[in-house]
Amino acid sequence: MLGVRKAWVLYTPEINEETKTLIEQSLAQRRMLLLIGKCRVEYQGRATSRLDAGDRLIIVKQDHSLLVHRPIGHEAVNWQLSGCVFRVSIEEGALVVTSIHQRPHELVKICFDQLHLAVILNLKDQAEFTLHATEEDMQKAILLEPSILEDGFTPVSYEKKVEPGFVDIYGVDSEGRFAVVEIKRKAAGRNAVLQLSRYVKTLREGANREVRGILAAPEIAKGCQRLLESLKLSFKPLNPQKCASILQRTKTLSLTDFLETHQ
Amino acid sequence: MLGVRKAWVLYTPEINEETKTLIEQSLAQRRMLLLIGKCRVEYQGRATSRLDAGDRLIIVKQDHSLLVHRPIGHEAVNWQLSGCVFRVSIEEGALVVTSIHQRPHELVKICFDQLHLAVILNLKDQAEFTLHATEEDMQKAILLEPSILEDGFTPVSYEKKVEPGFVDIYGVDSEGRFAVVEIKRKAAGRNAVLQLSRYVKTLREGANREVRGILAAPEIAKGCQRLLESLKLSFKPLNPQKCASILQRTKTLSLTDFLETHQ
DNA sequence: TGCTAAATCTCGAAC
DNA sequence: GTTCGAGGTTTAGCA
Repeated sequence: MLGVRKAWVLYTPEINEETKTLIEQSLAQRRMLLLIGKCRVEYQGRATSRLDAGDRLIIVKQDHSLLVHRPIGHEAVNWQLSGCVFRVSIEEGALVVTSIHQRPHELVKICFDQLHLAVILNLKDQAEFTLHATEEDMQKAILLEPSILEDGFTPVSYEKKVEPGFVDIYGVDSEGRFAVVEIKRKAAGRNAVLQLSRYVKTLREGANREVRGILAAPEIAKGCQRLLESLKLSFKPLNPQKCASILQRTKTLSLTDFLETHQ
Repeated sequence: MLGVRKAWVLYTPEINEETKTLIEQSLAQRRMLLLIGKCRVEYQGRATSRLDAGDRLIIVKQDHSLLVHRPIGHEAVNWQLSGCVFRVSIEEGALVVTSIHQRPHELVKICFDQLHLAVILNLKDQAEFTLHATEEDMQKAILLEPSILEDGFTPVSYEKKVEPGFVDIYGVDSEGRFAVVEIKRKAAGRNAVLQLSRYVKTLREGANREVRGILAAPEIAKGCQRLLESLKLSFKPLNPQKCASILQRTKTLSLTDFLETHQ
């Protein structure tokens, strides 16, 4: 019944059977649905929350995820993950939208005392999203160009299982010593140092020979410099943006450029 | 110039000076602004991202935070924290909304090739939000009713500084032994066990006497039971929802009830 | 202001 | 399915 338009708008819709049916239809047809109005919100699931009456924006997406947004604050005050089942009803003059999610079992109940606006959207979006300068980019950059970590460093493997987890990069330094590399895209704190230390300890005991630990991060938290030194670990300043630019350069290099750089 | 209505709607607005001016005014007046249309999005800041053309919902809130939502996926694909400065312009027939944030310095640029809908909202929401069954609720419940942890347990202090952090609760058990309690609201993993172990170690060395470690959580991860036992730590199953109900009960108790319960 | 830990964290990958 | 760690994490609480 709804045509090919991108958006249908109901301005100050009454809370009645007609409005209820339209909302039910837009949910059944997997449209994106915006409801703006004065409402109360309850949540029960992993935790429990309550929010008294106020004006909010409610978003139901095509994957049946739910967002409740207040006029301020960048995060949603209540939400529901993809795959909800919705029930719409009218109770004591209020339009009630209930969303139920399984695994984890959670319920969000929204009671609208007033509806200011209802919008039904038919959006198309197939584009791909790309993100750069992540910790994974830093890891790739070191593997592609190990000299940014240390002259003479040669990666041997990465994501290697070492109790109590996985080391980011594992290799050999210019003097033939084993070296474990822990990468952080932000300032490395106490936990990063302790984690690296645990890896070094495990590998030392396993290999029964010297193993270096190298922490690669933009900076190291002030109090942790001493801890790092006392544990005989190294620190190498490394910026995620610089790593991203190395990947970009490598990606855009022609074959000739590549051969020149690596001859 | 905009009156007291809750919502103004521009249906398929043209990309021209008039639309640009209206958007600029709604930003200047700190309205909540929704823009729905076909757009491209770029982000530069702590990382870098790119998203090609597609239909999206853009939200600018009254605190000048920004959200870019795709038709599916519960999380925003791009966002900007509260306190942005916006610039609106028309470039090569596209409406360009640029948001700039300081500290961290970040930029989100949205280029609309088409606008399906623009909504300007004047929302009022003063209600308070309450959340229950958090880790803090669990801590409070144990302090109020220590027997849920262990018969005869007596809390001495909480949030006590013990390297390398703060212990959740610190007390004495029925046999007079010191006990450190580590609380987790979800299944406790290896890290929780290791952290508790570090606290116990520090306190043992400091006090030079026996110190027990008690891990209170809904459950313990499978592989960690052995680790817990080898470190001679205890585990007490404890549910956040149950703790919340204890707090609720305590809160709603009359003075008479309280005296009866604690006589 | 800076740091630390929790979160209805979410998400993805690996086992 | 479970577990584990990254994230433009964000946010709240303190030193």
